[in-house]
Amino acid sequence: MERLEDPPDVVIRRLPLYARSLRYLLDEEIHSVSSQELGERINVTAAQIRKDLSYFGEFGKQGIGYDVEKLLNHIERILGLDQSWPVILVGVGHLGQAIARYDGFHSQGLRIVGIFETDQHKIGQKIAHIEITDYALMPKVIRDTDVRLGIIAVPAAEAQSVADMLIDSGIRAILCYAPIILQTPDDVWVRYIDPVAVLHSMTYYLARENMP
Amino acid sequence: MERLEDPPDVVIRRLPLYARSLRYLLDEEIHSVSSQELGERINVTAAQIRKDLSYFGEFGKQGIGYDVEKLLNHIERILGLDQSWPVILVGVGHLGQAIARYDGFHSQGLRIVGIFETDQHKIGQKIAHIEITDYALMPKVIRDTDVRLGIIAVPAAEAQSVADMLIDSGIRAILCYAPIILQTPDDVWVRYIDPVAVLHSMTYYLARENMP
DNA sequence: TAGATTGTTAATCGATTAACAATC
DNA sequence: TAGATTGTTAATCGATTAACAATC
Repeated sequence: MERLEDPPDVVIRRLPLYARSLRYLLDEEIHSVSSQELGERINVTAAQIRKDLSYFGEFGKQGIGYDVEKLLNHIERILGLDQSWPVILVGVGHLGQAIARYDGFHSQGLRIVGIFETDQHKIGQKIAHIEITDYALMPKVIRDTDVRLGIIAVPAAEAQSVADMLIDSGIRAILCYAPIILQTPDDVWVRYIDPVAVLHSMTYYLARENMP
Repeated sequence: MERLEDPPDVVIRRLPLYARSLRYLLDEEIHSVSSQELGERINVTAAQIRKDLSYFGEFGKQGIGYDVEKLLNHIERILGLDQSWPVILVGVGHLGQAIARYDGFHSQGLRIVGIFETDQHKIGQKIAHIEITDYALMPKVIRDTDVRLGIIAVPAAEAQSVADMLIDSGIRAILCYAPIILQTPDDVWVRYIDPVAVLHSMTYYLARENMP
């Protein structure tokens, strides 16, 4: 067997989309799919799908395509989705509440195990069966429960210090909803959800439509 | 003057981050910045910033750097942010409500002018001073108000048909929060907010930490 | 068998970085 | 003036695509 190269991050970021599309195929009771067909569903070329998968092994059959369930299982294993991941959430504004209540996390192997806030009025209340806990207790909870994934849903002004404390307490990957670029050590993964930036990149094109 | 090349989309997607960082600099009353300093704040190389800006003109001074306010104005003009953009929102679940209530849109030139729902219990209620309107009236509102930006915050199962109707009614750019890849014509801009996929791409790395 | 589709290599395309003359 | 930093070109790096032998 060949020694496989380390897959680039772009490839890793596409795998969850492949997995999701395969789940939808299973729902539709489609059990076999070609790279061509899968690609059409997610707007990716067939060659790219085959190349991406080749970083991890050989999952298809020439002349046939891929067994949907088998390929899905492989990709989920690759992504670590054969286990469920505890996640903690910091910030319970409108957005934090929407995140805590979103079923899509729970159903996709992401278990919110702690919700933290500084606002004393909110501490003690429950959202989706999870009690809102004092932010000051966060480090202890992270250490005790060994969570490694954190979601930041606080205002931009507080996001950096929350990130510092998360990382200091043992968090290894952060999803940041605050509109700010965090400064973090190289060995911590950080990704952003930034709808305003995304909309602003589309206004660029809209401003140019019907124009000279 | 040289004829300038069309900037690639990666560049367009970085401009809003430059703009935001410049706004923070202004808040801090920093009025001049070098590509080096700006780059450090957003984790981008100085060369990349200068190259990106060069698609649009010359905005700096050798030996000095950039005037923060002037550069910000230029970038906002480039992105079309010298005007405010009407946006419509479809779907008023937890997420849709959080979106409607988020101040970050209003303060950044994105005015929600319509909120649509099929749930008859919600129609007529108000969120953040905007009345929730029957989804059936959406096409008329889009045509009458000439909105070109739409946000989809409905469940995955409904997202494609909502997109079809939005586009059919005149929407030219869509921000989709539903976990599904939309099939749309080439001349419509579509971007996704997909926290679950983003988290799933980080579990890949977490699953490999402290491993052989 | 004939037709289809994979896995992989090589070619292409595009984006990032390095380097430096120009100049504030 | 000397030092700093831009704008731009060329070199490098990396990702996507095309093509096809292998094979189901």
